[in-house]
Amino acid sequence: MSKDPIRQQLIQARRNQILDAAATVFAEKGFHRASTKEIASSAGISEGTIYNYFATKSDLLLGIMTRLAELESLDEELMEALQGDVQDFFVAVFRNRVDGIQQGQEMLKAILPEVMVNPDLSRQFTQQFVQRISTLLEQYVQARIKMGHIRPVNVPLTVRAVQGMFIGLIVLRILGDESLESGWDDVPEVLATLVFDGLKPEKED
Amino acid sequence: MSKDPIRQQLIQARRNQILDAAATVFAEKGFHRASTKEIASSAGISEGTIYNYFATKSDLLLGIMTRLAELESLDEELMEALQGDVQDFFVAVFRNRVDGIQQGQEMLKAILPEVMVNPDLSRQFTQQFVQRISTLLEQYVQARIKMGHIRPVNVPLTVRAVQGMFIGLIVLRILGDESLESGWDDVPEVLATLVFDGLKPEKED
Amino acid sequence: MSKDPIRQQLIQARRNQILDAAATVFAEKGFHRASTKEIASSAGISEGTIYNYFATKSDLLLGIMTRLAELESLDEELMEALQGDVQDFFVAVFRNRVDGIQQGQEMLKAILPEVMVNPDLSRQFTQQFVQRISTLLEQYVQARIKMGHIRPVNVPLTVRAVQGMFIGLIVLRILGDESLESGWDDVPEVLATLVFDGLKPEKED
Amino acid sequence: MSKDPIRQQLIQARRNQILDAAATVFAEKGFHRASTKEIASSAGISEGTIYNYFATKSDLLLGIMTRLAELESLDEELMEALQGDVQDFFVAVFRNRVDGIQQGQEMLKAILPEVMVNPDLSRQFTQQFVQRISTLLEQYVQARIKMGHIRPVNVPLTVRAVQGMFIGLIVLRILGDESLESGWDDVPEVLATLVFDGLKPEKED
DNA sequence: AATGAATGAGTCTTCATTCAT
DNA sequence: CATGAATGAAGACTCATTCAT
Repeated sequence: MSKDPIRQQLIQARRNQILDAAATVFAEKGFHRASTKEIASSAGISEGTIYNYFATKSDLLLGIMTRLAELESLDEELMEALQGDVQDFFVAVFRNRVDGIQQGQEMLKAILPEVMVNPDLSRQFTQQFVQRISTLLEQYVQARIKMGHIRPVNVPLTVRAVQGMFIGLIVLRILGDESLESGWDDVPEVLATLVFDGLKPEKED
Repeated sequence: MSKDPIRQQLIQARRNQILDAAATVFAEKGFHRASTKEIASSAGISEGTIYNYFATKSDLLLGIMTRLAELESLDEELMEALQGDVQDFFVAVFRNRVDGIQQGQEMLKAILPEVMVNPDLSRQFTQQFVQRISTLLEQYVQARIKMGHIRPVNVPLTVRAVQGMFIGLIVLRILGDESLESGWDDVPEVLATLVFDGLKPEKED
Repeated sequence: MSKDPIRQQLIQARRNQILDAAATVFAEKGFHRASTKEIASSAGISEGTIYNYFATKSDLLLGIMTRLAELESLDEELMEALQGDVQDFFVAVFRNRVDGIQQGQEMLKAILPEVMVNPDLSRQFTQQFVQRISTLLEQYVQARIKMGHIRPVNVPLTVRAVQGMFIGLIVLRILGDESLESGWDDVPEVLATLVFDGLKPEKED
Repeated sequence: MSKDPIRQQLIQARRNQILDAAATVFAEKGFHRASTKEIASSAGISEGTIYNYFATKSDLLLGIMTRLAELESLDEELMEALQGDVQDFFVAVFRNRVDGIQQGQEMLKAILPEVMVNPDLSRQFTQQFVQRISTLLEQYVQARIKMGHIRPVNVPLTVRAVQGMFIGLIVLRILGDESLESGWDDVPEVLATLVFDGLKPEKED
């Protein structure tokens, strides 16, 4: 009755312990093939305990997603890059994303397939991940176009293309693409150059 | 006695009827939440009949994938574009892909989530869809670099980035992105310009 | 309309063809694990045809049993032995049974397990196989006791014991007993001696 | 925390409760016609609970067999009879078997038909029931022959004949033979006399 | 008479969820 | 709070049987 703060911490710890186990098992077998029994034993607890912390198996996915969103510290690191050179900004964005993905890939593998199929998760995922970033990027691109640092382009579609590139690369990694596996560290620069310079050869004379 | 050819046709028709229904239901509810009973009733047949044409529920996914691959006529239309201007080629590729996706999106929504989670399907999907195109593109880009029509770049990663862009855009559409929904027709040009010209402003003086 | 006799023969031939296939498949997999589809293909006909000759799958078992009973020619050969020496009679009985079993073992394997579990078949089997012989034997033993050729014994139980010995030996063979497999030809004499002379050593002085 | 031993007992009790129900239903309808649903309701539990204690329906048969084997206390009681008079030994063996059968008949009815058809069970059954006893009997008969208490005979076949007699009598009882039903109590003596003395009349002069 | 596609009831088995201890 | 036994609804798949051709 009196230990509110400590209790809260314990609860959080237990929730995280469960979510870690769930993410691992989901990533390994997919949402549906993962049984609560396996999640429980992977977390070293009993099945019943899961239901003391989460109302339903689906809530585990929600929990994973929420934690993933909190883990996303896009803003802090990037806000400063907003001011500098455009190409540097893109490298920074891409590197930030690529690193984040590195971390969160297992979780993404755990949730993405189910997100694509479950409207509730769909909406939440879009809001927490896609829109937050697309808004930021759209504003950035818009501003830089005005400043003449970026060519005039269809801003929403261009931003979607860039975001899509990430999501697609994650999917390709999940599918086991070997070129990506081996060259993952070079991805940020390659993408930044591709997006900023394009494939067109330098016109010099 | 006279039915071999006719029978074959009937069998194909029935198979397609079943796969159509399966694709619809899978797209709607995902692979696991789709019950064979629902697929059957959506196809207007009985559950048992499904199993006269497919050994397992998973084979329905495989069948959908195979049919999708056959539907892919990438080659014919594009082979001619291989010769022309680079930017035109990209527009052609993108338009071809975007159109194909338009058609196959429902099927992709049906299979992609499960593909990401099932190693067998993963392999097959990669072979039938990803690798066929990546090989083609890598060769093209390589050749054009030699000809000076494309800047020297990390070919495999660049090609993955372009492919990833498509897959990612499909995923975003599946997630219900509205900018993509409304602007879908402009996607090919936007992508082609992005990839070929980059975001860098024209340097003119 | 006019070909009654020929038609009858064709029907009999087809029925036998089906029963042969059924007996084979039943013996191999047991009644329940044998599917009508497999029986049909093993007979080289279609599933539907089976049902032109037999109303139900169970009727195949009945058909096999009936045919087996007809095949039993116990009487003819043995009737003559009825008159001779007792020990010779037993050898004759046993040899007759052992030979019959040799032939019919596959069919017995096909039907016995199901017979034990299905009351209808049980009754029919008992009547056709067990009782016909037990009656014969009981009369014989009874008569010979009166003649002083056989010790006074509990006739019904003794006859059951002898019959049981056969059934049990078949079961043991079906279970794969190797001693029986290899020594099968000696069984008639061993049994006759056992039953007639017993294990008690000859009292001689 | 204190429940390991108690829990083990509860588990055993539940397992036995399930096996009892399964044996009853198997004996009544045979293995295949018995549904897990019926077994469950006959045990007064839910279908799912069965699978908390047995992995598959077949394991129920195995469980029944194992329990039956444990129930077999052949050895203890008989070991003493090994020393005494031969005819007494046979009476003891037969009585022991007949009593055991009385108890286990329902279980035998449950498993025997399926055992005859399933190679895995076949092997296990042979090892647990047939071979253990045949080995014992062969050694006994062999020894007694040397001592002159038993006539020289083909030991393996003779032993099989005796064992077969039992199995066959069980089968006949399962088939509903009435002479056996009513005279069951006399069976041991009749068998012992038959096997030891034979049918041959005493030669006296 | 023969076919074999269609049927759909029935089966075993899984698993998220509950609740008494 | 933790446990894990019990639940029972739901699902994929099988197969004897029917019937239009």
